[in-house]
Parts: sequence; structure tokens; C-alpha cells
Amino acid sequence: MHIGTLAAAAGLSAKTIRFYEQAGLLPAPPRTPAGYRDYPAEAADRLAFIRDAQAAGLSLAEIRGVLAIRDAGQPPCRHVTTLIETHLGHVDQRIAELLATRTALQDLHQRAQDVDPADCGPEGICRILTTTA
Amino acid sequence: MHIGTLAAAAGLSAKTIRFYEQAGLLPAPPRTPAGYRDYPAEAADRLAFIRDAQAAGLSLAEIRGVLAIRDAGQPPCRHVTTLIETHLGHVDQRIAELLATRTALQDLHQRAQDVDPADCGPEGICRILTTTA
DNA sequence: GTAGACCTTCCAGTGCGCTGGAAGGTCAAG
DNA sequence: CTTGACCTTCCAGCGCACTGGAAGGTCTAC
Repeated sequence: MHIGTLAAAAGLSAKTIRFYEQAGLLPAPPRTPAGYRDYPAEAADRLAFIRDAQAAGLSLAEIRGVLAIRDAGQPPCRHVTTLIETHLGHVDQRIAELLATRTALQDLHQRAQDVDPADCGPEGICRILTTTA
Repeated sequence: MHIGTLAAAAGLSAKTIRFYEQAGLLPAPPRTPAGYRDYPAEAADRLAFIRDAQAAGLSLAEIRGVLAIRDAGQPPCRHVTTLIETHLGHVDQRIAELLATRTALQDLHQRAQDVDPADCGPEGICRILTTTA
């Protein structure tokens, strides 16, 4: 299987696959006599795993860690569970931050409705955005 | 007012202030005979505005746009209102994405509870993370 | 034999908001 | 006079996940 075929199967670009190899996520495949990468069918599974793990919010570095454990013959379950818990914490925190930002933006939007542009002299920068200046 | 004083007043590093100047967010101040930047008190207001706008989720590029309008003598109200609305949309979208990720992570976590590590043979990569493979 | 679709490597850049460091000038205090 | 804190410029890099492009080799079909 050439890199383009694998790329099409996985829905990635060939560039990305080479990048994953270089980043230690995908083992270097055998080569054809001409030097072309020649992937076994399992490579698509590994890329699918990377996709799933990315969708769960894991970084490539974390995914590399999981793969390394599995490649060493260990079941990475405990490691993965920890990662998931850590990520749940991060995601919850980020959601809380975004909700706060959302509230702030809605306040600003309300203020924008109340401000008459004609009232805006050259003294400040913007009456909508400034806190109390 | 030297750059360090301004930095302390604004809660930023001198590096960041020079960066803002170079990025077109802060006008170049006059210099002392020795070449030191010599800021007027209003510089702190401008930095406070930048801080507020950043807290509202605007990028430096967007803030630069708002400042440019005001610096040209126009009240940037309408522009700001549009920005706020756009950002509200982005934030809502991001929150929705994160909630979906959160659900996915919780499913994974549940699955992690159900998987016995002893069941994990060398055939797959990880029973927790893979979809149906 | 030639077009063009694929593959290879390597280097460099994207966007974002800084941050670090080197090499040097300036200023106030002791 | 010297120390040390500050200032200047310029260049470089961070993290993240790619992406682009150049320069060249290879394979298939006509």
C-alpha cells in the first residue's frame, strides 16, 4: 500500500502521514526497491486510533505515549484512564472559562445596544469595551 | 514614564510592551535623549483597553483594528458590536464542541471502568479508545 | 518516448502571543 | 569608580499540528 492509498483510506494527506512517522506515531514501513513506503493494512488501524484519540482531545504527544506503551507490549489501560480523567478536568475547566467569556460578551453586547455612537467623543477609545475608565 | 514603570503599572513585561508597539497596538512614544522610551500616562489606559478587549476574546489583530478606527477619529462602536457578535458565535460553537468532547470522554471513562486489563491481548492498541475496531 | 501522476527528501513557514538571550548603552547610589 | 538595575536593538524560539514548495526519482498508459 503506497502512502497515497493509505492517505486516502485514512482521510489524511500524505504529508501528514510522513509527519506522523517523523513524529514517532507511526513506525517506518518497509520500502519498495524504488524507495516508496509500502504500508501493511494495519497502518490504517493505527491511523484510525490516532484519529479517535485526537477526537478525544489527546495531543499527539500523549497519543505517542499511549502507542509507545502498547508497542512495548504493555496494555496501556491504566495510562489511558489517567489521561482521560486529566482531560476531562481540562475540558471542564475550559468550558467554565468559555462560559465566563460568553457572559462577558453578552454584557458587552447589551452595553453596545445602550451606547449612542454620537456620544462617543475622542476622549476614550471605546465606551463599549472599557471597564470603568 | 519608562517602559519598566509602565510595565509594572499594566501588569505586563517590558518585552510585551515593545512587542505591542512593534505589532502596531501601541504608538511609538517619544524618547529621552538617551533613547529610552518615555510614555505618557495615557499609555496605561491603552494597555488597559487591550487587556479588556483580550479578556473579551478579541485577538490582537482585531484589537489593532478597533484601535486603528479610533485613532483615525471614528467611533468604532459599530465595528465593535459586529466583533462582539461574531465572537459570541465562535464562543458558542466552541462550547458546543467542548461539550461533545466532554460526552465522548465520559463514555470513554465509563468504558475504561468496564475493561479488564487482563483481557487486553496484543492484538489491538487499546480497547478503551478504539471505536469498533 | 513522453506526459503526468505519483513518490522521495529537505527546508521552511503558518498563526498566535509572546518570551529568551546576546551584546551593548545609561543612570543613580555608594 | 564601580556595581547593578535599568534601558536599547536584533534575532531566535516556543508549542501545536501541520502545510507548502523545490528539486528530483519512478511508474503507468498511451
